[in-house]
Amino acid sequence: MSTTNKPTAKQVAHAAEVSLSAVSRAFSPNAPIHPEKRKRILAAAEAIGYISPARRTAEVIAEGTITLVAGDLLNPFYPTVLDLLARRLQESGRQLVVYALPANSDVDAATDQILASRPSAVIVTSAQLTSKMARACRQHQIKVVLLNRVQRDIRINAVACDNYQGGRDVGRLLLERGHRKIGFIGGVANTSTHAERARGFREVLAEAGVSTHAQSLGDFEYPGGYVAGQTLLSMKDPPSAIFCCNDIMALALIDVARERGVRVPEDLAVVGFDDIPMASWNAYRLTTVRQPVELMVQEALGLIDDTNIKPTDDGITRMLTGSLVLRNSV
Amino acid sequence: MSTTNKPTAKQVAHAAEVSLSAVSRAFSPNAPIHPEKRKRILAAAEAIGYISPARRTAEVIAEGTITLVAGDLLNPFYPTVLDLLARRLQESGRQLVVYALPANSDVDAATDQILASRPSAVIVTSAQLTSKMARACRQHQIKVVLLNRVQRDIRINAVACDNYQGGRDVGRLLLERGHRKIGFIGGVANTSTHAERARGFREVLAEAGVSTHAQSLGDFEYPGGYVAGQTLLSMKDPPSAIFCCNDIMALALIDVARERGVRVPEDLAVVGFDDIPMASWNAYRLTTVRQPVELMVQEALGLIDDTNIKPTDDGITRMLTGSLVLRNSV
DNA sequence: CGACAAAGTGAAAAAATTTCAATGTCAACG
DNA sequence: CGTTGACATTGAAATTTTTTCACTTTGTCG
Repeated sequence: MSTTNKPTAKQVAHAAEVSLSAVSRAFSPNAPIHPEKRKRILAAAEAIGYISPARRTAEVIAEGTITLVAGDLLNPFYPTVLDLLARRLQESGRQLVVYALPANSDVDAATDQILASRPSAVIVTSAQLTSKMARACRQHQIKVVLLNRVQRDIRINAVACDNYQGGRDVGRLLLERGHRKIGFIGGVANTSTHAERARGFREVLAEAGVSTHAQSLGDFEYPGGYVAGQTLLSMKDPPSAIFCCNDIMALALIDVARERGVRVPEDLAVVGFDDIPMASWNAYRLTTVRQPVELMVQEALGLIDDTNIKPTDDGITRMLTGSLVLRNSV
Repeated sequence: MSTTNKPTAKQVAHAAEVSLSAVSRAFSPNAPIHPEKRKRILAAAEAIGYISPARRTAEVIAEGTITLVAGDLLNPFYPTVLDLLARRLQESGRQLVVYALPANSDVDAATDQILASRPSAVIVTSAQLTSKMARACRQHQIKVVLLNRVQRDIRINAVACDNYQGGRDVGRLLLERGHRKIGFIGGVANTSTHAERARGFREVLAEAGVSTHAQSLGDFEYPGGYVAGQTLLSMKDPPSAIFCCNDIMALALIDVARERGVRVPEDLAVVGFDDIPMASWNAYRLTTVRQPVELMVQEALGLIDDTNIKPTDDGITRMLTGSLVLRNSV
């Protein structure tokens, strides 16, 4: 038989063994219907591939929506991304929905909320996205792009600065300037930004027969960097140069140094990563690795807009090179 | 005559003198219909008050959406607001859409785009709201709340820190510390934040028989503040204290001072406004007026959620008091 | 226990969407 | 200069969906 016509509500009704009315109600947000029943109907509809006309237009309207899942909006690097992203999307008539994930929030709950709004794509800058989220998005035909994150265990699209290379560049710079007692202030251990930057940095040092003189974790934020800086600078034999895994922590370190009368760069060389606006401020003049934010945003949108890439495809990773910005902290 | 039932597509069809099919098509985003005709039908539908069922469900779905129109995400004050707002909304199952407005545009340009997504409310932290936008929102039953902005010419809801009082507090502080040559670095002339802070500040000075020793505008951003700072500090008889209209400019001023060997606070007292995170950093330790961001966000959402307040009502202004935070820059 | 409200239901009525054949328009072509 | 065909647009009719309405069930309160 197979009169392969579009699926209708009647078919769903039959499949779910309910009345036609019930099917219609299942798709109306405020209609009186038992939640269980609605769930059953929605499941049946999904199986058959039925979408109510109302839902269909709603989806077309929501088509231009891209959701950004951001972890740490207080790190000035992310507002830069956010600002750029919002502008680019507006130019193409789309809009940006922002989810600020609190530090130790329930990611799964957020996942449901995010999916409920049916964005056409999700951009994730937050570290704590579970593979559940990735799977759920795939199922719902929603593209996911990680921005400034790479995750090896999940096959997912990602755009990031080449953190490994950046780490190498910093290491090389410090070696060239003659430093041998070199310290490192890391971010959060299980993030790709931390791991890759640390790896590149350590490898270059190792190649020159130098090992990290001292290190500490600073969780990517000012207070953490401040504490880590205090730890390293109170050592009996403190490092003469410190690479901080991001700019905010580098600024905190400079503040610690300032407080202790340690001169930067004479007594201590400091290098950061990101090139946030404050890095160029006079109080700091921080040498750092600039992330090509504009390009990164562009690439991320490119991955989303490329119709050859399907949400269910294996992930593509676009690696962009950062550039060392020499200022006065080295 | 007055069988006052809900308006149907048939009535619209009759009013617009088109077929029933056409009305349906006018409401389907991708349906084949002459744009002119669609416009005519949509106008007729609006007049009658007809909403297609598809559109209706779409609206219910979008119900939990609040749009933030932000101008300057690169001023660290706004990410704080954004972060808080996104969290609060998530807690109540709603979501935040962000529009980043280019620096000098008014809201008008984005009005259509903003209204197209039919948010249940709009929060504006940026720029000028035109009466056109206010009218449009009123018409569409969308609540508008200005945050950190007050506009006297339009009757609209607003939540803001008491900038006038904050300006007074700063002025009084500087007078108490014995300063008489007091400078001022302003933001953007026609903004309420600039105007009110300046007014309170000047009034207190005037009451003590002191007039502003020198002043300059810095457009609320770091580079502007930097230039303004240079201007004031290169005077033959520079001020001994300067009030900057926001923190970012105050930090820029401190950087200028640092560069010129002008000691803060010994040679120059600096006060800002906002209390952004960097103000408490060691490099600056800026004395400033803290805006009660958490309260402001809460009040803004309160205005939105209060069902007694209708979108068409006259505006309510909630003024919250800021608090002087004494650090080491005075 | 009985009255009553609230929630949920299917059949049928009402309304909206989609199909389909027809019409008009316009540019390319013979 | 007429013909052809592709294409967009249309209204009537067919189909599909939504809503109404009368009824049932369930649980609560007096």
